Amino acid sequence: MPNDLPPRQDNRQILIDATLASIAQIGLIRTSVTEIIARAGLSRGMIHLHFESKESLLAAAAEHSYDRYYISFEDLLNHSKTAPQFRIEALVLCDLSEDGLTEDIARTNHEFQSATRAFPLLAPFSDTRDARLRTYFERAFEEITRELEDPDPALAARDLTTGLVAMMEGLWDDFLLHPQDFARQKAARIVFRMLAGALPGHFGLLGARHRVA
Amino acid sequence: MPNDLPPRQDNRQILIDATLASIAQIGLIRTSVTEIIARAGLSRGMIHLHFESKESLLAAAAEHSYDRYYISFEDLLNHSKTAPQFRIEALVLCDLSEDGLTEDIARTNHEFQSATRAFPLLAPFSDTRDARLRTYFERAFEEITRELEDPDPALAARDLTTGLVAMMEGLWDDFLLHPQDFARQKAARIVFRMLAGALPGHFGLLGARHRVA
Amino acid sequence: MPNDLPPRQDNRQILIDATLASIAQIGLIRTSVTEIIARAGLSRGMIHLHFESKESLLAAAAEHSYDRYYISFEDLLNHSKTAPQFRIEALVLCDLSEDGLTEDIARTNHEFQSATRAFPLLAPFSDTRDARLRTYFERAFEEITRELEDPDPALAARDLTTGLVAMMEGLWDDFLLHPQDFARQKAARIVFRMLAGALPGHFGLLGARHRVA
Amino acid sequence: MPNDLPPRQDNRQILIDATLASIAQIGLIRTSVTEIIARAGLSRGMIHLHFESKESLLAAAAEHSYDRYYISFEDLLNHSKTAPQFRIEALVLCDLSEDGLTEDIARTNHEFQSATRAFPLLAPFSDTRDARLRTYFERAFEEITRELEDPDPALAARDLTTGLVAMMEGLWDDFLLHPQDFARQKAARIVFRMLAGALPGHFGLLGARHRVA
DNA sequence: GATGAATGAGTTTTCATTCAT
DNA sequence: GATGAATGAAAACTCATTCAT
Repeated sequence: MPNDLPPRQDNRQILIDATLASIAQIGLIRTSVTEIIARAGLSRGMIHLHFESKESLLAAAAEHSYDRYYISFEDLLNHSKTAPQFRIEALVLCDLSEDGLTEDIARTNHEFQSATRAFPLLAPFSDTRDARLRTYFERAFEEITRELEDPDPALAARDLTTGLVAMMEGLWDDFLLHPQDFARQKAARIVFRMLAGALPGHFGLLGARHRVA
Repeated sequence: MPNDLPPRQDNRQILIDATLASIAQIGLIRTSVTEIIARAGLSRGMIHLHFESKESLLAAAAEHSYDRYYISFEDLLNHSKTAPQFRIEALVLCDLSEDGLTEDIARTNHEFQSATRAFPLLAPFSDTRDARLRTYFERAFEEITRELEDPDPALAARDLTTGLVAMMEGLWDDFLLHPQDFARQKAARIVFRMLAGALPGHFGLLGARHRVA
Repeated sequence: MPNDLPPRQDNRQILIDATLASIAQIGLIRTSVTEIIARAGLSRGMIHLHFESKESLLAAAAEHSYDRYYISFEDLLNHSKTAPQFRIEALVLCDLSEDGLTEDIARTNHEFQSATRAFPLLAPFSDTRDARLRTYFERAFEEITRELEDPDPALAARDLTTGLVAMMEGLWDDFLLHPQDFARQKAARIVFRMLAGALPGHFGLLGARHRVA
Repeated sequence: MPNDLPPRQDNRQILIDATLASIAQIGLIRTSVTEIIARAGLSRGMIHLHFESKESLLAAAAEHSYDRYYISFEDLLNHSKTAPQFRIEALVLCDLSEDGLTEDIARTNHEFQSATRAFPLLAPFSDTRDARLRTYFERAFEEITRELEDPDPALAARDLTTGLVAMMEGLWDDFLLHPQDFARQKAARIVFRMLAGALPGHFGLLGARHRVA
């Protein structure tokens, strides 16, 4: 029994993808229902069939966007049981790589963040990126600060995390303002320069250092 | 003969202020002409009397917002002919102080940045903060790197600037996400920790170091 | 199974009719979107659902107006394979008849003509009436001028056409200025008087002459 | 005692001229108060200082427009005490000359005519051109029809006048639709062809005939 | 589940007119 | 007489949402 029609539930995803594409390309302000259905090639009523409202579609899109972003290095983190400085290095490089940092992802991320005021439903997702990154980094940093016998290893780890996440965030903003001029290698070098200053035993100017046993 | 009427020319500024307040409080998406005139207590036609269009008013508001922001440390920079590390320190502290970093300023700044796609007239102001900060920092850093006889002082200064500006930008984003939790002192400490790592002769964990002659 | 709902697709036509009625009665200048939907008994958004803009609705109305006008004598011309002077006579009489020349049609026509400056989309329809009338008349006249062995039958036919069309146009203007005083029979008599002077073998004071074989 | 200020009453005329220019160039619909004062180089309040309202300014402009038009051949008619066919000939030629029929005059005339519905104050001027032309022509025609011992010279004169005025009006419309293609000589030829048919003793194909005593 | 015509509140903008100076 | 900032009603248009099919 052949089925020529597309699987019904897929339309939900098509709408989400169209929404993300529109936000990335023309901005959230200009992303109207009309714009979304035009991109999705679906009917007008579709949105309110699969979602309670446009805002709820936006929330679903935000959720999908963050999920999509994390899938890339979820694997990376689960599988690398290596030394903390290498996990940090991997994460930084991934977050600045051509897969991790695309104009679409950065733009969408930024748009969702400023739309939180206007669309309360988006709030739960507004600092997701932040929160997860923090957790990953903080654990790794604490391993290092404990090892270094820092007087307050938890505090030191938190500060290092805040600084690193802030810098990553700022580099993304920089990338958005000047996508053409942005050099991924240079960005990574700048991050490592900072880490090398703070944790010279674990980071050098070009990345994580191999610790001698 | 007293004059009870409000000074007419000021209405332009009242509109700009109302616009900035609205953007800061309810976001640019919800900032309609109706909202602006309600806040300003002025008539509908006023906007198109003083500005070509709503977008043009937004542009004027963006310009005013950036100007207002810079006035605070323009003075600071003009008067401090001290050592570069102190100028950097002053700027960092100012940018994180209660005057330099308010929720209104940070929010407005962020909103204008993401609205550039939808409102082309805003483009000229989108990276103004960035550009001016960069210039100030870069000059100071280069004084230091030259003094340190860095093999490529200009490159080093540029990298340090990019890193510092990115971190400041990221800290602002952090502040916006959690205004309640944000600790200005802690933020400054984190910045100085990074600078101390990169330029240990000029910065300590708590700020700029006095150089011994 | 009765259907009490109005046929939906017809709303497009209802809007066009309401537009034409409004133009005829209160003039194009006063024909606002609000006026049109009030006459049509439809909702505001309707206009931009069926037409790109108000101007585009005006263009559709202009097109419909001209089409409607021509339908009346399209038949007449297709079926009358008679002598050219009778075809001319029929057209003139039709154009001045109570069906061909109504206050609505004449008024609408006139309004559309002067609105061409303000609404470029109307341009394609501004001289349609003219052009079609010319073609019909010119062919008939040329049959006559050839038969009369005029030295330049094409030129003579063109001049006669220009004169006749101008006079018909002028009589319509006259009708619009003084609809009460306008006498259709008198108008026809005046036209035939002119034709009788120019082509005495084919026209008399009261219309086309039967040519003796 | 020198006076550097322009004579006050002139501003009234400047406004009228600016209004006529605007109507001719961009059409009455687009002729706003803002447009008029921009062209006049005068202040906004000026209009309501010299005129009761915009509509009243339009009426004054209409009046001036017709007056201006008639001044050209008022002289012509007062001074030519020649035979009626020459007076008619002169009037026709004048009405189609480069001075009598300009794009500005024809356009303005046409605009005022269709604006009568929207602006009642314009009504008194809407058929002025018509009425004056009729009077001039009718007198001349009646001299001819009396001389020809027409059974009803007044009726014949009236019909000839209606036909001629209609044709002139239609030719103006033609001119407006295709200003580039319009040939004044050809237009005159067409008129005379009609007159020659109706009054062969007084008009030839190229104009009025000299009557032999 | 799917469609898209229909709705009307809401948007930005234009406009003739007013009036304090 | 002259100015032009100010007004607010009304203009054209956009939009998320509804609902009969």
